[in-house]
Amino acid sequence: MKATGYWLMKSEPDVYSIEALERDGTTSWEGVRNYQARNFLRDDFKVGDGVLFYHSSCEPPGVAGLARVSRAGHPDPSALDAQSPYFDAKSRPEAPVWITVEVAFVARFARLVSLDELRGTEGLTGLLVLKRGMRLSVQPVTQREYEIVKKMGLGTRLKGGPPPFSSGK
DNA sequence: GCCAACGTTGGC
DNA sequence: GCCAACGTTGGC
Repeated sequence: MKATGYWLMKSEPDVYSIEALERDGTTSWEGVRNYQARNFLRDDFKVGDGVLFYHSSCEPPGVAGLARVSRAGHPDPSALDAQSPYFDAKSRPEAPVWITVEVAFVARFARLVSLDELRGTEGLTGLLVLKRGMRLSVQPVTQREYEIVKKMGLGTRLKGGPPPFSSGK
């Protein structure tokens, strides 16, 4: 898998949702404890990269909005915090194992672009999230895939409703 | 709640 | 270094 400047990031909405990100503006994406995902965060995430914010373990799962990377990879403090559920004794201040990035809110989709919908869309068949057994919580997507999903999510505005896209900047 | 798929751990 | 056991993820 190769870095593309565009990502899909999974979050359980019960834990942290796109609504929470809209409220907070930015968030530190802590708690990733998978080496492959860690390597992406550490090596490939760049400020400005586009993020599809994916809601997992919910009904229905799907892309709920957009974010962008606002701070590149740096040591994940939650790994060093004995009180944190993400604490990991392997990680030490002088030799941090886990990495976090900061992401900023960009847009909340007016309607979730569901996993079913992704699956049925031409041009998205290569999405890793559609692959069986793919559990990576941080996945590269292509620019083209990002744009397709973005269009689907932002194009669902109800007539007369408020614009779903409030650009962060 | 089930369970397939996957990653990690630890005995050997 | 192998691999069985175990824990987790996440759609269904």
